[in-house]
Amino acid sequence: MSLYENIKQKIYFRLEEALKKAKETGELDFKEVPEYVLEEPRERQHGDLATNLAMVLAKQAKKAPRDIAKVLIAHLNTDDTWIASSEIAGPGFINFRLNPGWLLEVIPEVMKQKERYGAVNIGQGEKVQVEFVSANPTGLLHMGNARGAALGDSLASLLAMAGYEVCREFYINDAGNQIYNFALSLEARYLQQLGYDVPFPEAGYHGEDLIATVKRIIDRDGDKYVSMEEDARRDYLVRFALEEKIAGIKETLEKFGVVYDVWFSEQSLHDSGYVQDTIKELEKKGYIYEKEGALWFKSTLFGDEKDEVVVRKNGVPTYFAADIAYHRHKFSRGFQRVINIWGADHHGHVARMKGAMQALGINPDSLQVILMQMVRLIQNGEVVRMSKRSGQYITLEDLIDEVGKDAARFFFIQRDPDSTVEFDLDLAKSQSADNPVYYIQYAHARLCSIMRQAKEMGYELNVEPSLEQLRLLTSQEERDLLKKMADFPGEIAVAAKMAEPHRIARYALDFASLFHTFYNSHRVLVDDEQLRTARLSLIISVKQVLANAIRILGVSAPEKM
RNA sequence: GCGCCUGUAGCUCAGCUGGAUAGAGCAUCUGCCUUCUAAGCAGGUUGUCGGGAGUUCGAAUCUCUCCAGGCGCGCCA
Repeated sequence: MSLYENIKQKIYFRLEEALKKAKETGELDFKEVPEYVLEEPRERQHGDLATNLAMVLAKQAKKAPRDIAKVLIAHLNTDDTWIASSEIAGPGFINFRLNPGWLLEVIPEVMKQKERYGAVNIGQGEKVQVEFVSANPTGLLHMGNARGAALGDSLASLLAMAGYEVCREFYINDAGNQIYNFALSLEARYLQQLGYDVPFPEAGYHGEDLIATVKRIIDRDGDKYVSMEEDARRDYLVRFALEEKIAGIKETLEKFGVVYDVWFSEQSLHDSGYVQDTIKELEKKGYIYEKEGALWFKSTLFGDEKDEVVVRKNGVPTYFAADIAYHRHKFSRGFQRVINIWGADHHGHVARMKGAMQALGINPDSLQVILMQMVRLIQNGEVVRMSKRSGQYITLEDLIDEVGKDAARFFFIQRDPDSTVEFDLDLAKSQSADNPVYYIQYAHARLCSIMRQAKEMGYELNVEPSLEQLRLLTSQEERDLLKKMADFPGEIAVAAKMAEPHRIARYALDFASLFHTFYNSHRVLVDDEQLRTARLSLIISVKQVLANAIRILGVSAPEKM
């Protein structure tokens, strides 16, 4: 438990004690203690911690909140809590001012835990899988995938920091109709490149990248597939293209700072018979019926708007069937919690997938789907429709090249998944130097610079500050930094619990700002050895905490800028 | 038509398990480099929190309704 949580815990306990005593003496009458909070007030003048306990109790106790507060304070034992003073404020808040000493403990704590500082254990080693991006391997990664990549990767890092055992997974849609279309498109491009006048399939993939792929096939194998039988030809072309596409996707994601633990093939589920087996399992449990020659899953039993086809009239299982099998497979691998990051356009899929899990006897709540809203790409002031089929899109590769990995990742992580984001590439390019990520990185570089100079001046960086030295950190700027560092584990806990990595982006930004303020008002490398040691220990800690936050965002922490 | 998401400063967005005076970046204006990185700091300007009604001691936050935008409602994925 973090220092901060420790203190809060104790005060909570003492508040409960005070309530009990007040009830015993008959000063307060209530049946049940309602939900109340003990939190840091927004306004500094309202103290370090505040509780609304007296206000939420007003109804039951039939007393004015301020009077209740008075009684509570009278009975509150503040020994050993760091509480320096308690006062009643506003409509009935109880504000506590803490003895500043508690904050000093944060520095030794950070120095001890180093890159682990901030880690909490709300996950308790639970196995959780985060599946994200899972883009079709028929084309290149686009802006929506970029958002998913940034979000999913940061969420995974965040959960790892919160005590979960995390697995990052990419589901490869290497089966089904789209692959057939892909094959037809490849075939047409192949023949066209070799001078044959063949039409391009209407539903084909128009991307330029397909032509490049086909050219490489020709470089390697020439026209040997022209005379081949249709099926075999398509099979060769697809196999070559898929391998190349997936390798490319992997490479691009790695450039974006995302490394997966597992790449899971949809085709493998068909090959192993797992899809069929899953359908049979559902059938056995009575959730499948036949209508108009197709097999349907009774998803309406689970709140879906209508039932869904799992096996087509032609005998081919649908994508949905494979996806059910895939999710069943996930849970069979021992994940207690499975998180999917999907685009909002897949939202209709959520209810039936959860329903399918329930039908299979899996707790649907252990599957969590995070929907992220669309990325609207703006160019020349107009919305550009992105589509793989039309071949018109800005790729993740373009984004990394033109905007930069750090700026791009931060742009996405900063935002709540629920908000539709507008991405104006021209603006992003011209403003990439204004991206707030540099503000954070600059703080880190400055911290490193101070430490470099301290070293040059022959100062010890392995400081172990004494309490007397730490007590010299009395300025508002120093206290704000200490406070923010003490908050970090709590921020991790909340962000992980809510699966909201964008909170960490906000934290890093606020923290960097506090540091810049400090930097401009105090010098670290002063002549006074005592103060210098104290401040050095402070900035060593600040750098550590900042680096820990940045690491979760998947952004680099440069030593120089 | 039904379902989900969104509407907060000129722009891009935080804040939304209700809390005391609604925030940040960009833009704009004024100061600050003989001292550890000015990619920085300090300060000024900027709001019918889409409209309305309700619940509450208290609403940007919860409920209802209306308006506007996005997405979905395939034997596509």
